[in-house]
Amino acid sequence: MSRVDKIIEYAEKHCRENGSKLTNKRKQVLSGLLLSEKALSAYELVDYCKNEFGDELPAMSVYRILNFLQDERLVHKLNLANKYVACSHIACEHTHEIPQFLICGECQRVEEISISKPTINNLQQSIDDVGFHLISPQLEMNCLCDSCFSSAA
Amino acid sequence: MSRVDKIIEYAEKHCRENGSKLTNKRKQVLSGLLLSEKALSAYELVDYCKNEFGDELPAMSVYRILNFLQDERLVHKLNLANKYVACSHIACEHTHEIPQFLICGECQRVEEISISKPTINNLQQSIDDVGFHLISPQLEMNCLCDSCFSSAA
DNA sequence: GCATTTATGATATGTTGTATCATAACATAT
DNA sequence: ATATGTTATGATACAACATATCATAAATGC
Repeated sequence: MSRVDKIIEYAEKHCRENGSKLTNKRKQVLSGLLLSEKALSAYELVDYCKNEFGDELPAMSVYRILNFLQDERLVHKLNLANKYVACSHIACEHTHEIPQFLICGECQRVEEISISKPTINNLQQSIDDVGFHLISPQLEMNCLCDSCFSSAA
Repeated sequence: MSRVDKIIEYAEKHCRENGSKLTNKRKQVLSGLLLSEKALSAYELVDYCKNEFGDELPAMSVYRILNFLQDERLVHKLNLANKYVACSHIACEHTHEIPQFLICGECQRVEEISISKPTINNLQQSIDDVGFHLISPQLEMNCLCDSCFSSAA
């Protein structure tokens, strides 16, 4: 059983427990993101699915499915790039922390990291100080990955 | 002399020292952002300038001017919202740190804060650990401001 | 089986941003 | 002061990302 199949199985279980359904099209979109191993825009995902699975999904459906997957926390939207990535912790049993993303501006590779509790707390403190309330501490940072960094230099 | 005029004067000086020019249209766009006191999209800025100054700027020009102002570090683009804000430190003499933005998801009000050096360093460390290279540590955080938070509750 | 809900399709349109070519304004050297 | 090059702006078209809306299909409960 492939890595992706295994993750899909976890995702399916997760949805079942949540009272929602991972339909075929939804599986397809999620597999697309998992297989591509990088951030894809909705329209890139349309193409990817067409090429990879021969199935032609309208963009509208892809957006709806992406929203569903985001609600289920199986997919994250990267606002810096207007792209989407599969959550890297679908197959982990533990509930995972708020994700922080490092996005390679060259190749669009994405690393999902976690930030230490004290660091988060410091951020939170600075925010409280000015009377704001943090809604989602998902941070996205413009980076270069090691290999793009090397070729650039 | 108004707050905005004073800031514009600083901006003009800054450009002069940089060998660039703060033309009338550029001043207008910058004033628009300063007056509105919130993040505006390029097209909102077109409308704002038309209403406020009666001058009709094509969207294309606004984008070009925004890019110029970003190059001069007088304006920041908020990628989370696809909007633009005037830098809040134009009139400060000291060179300022990398900005961190708190964006109210309701009213689009923006606070520009600074994060402590150790916190930044911690972030930097986490990034180094996975072999990425931070390009721009400008963070943007989804928040609610105090008043929107209260009305929502 | 029929009604209700949920998922998907089709079409149009809105929003954000860029490419490209033309023109206007400005600077500077003769 | 004028010709020349440079910088700024205008006009038009279009690309990329996203949502609104109404129609249809598939699944689910009674």
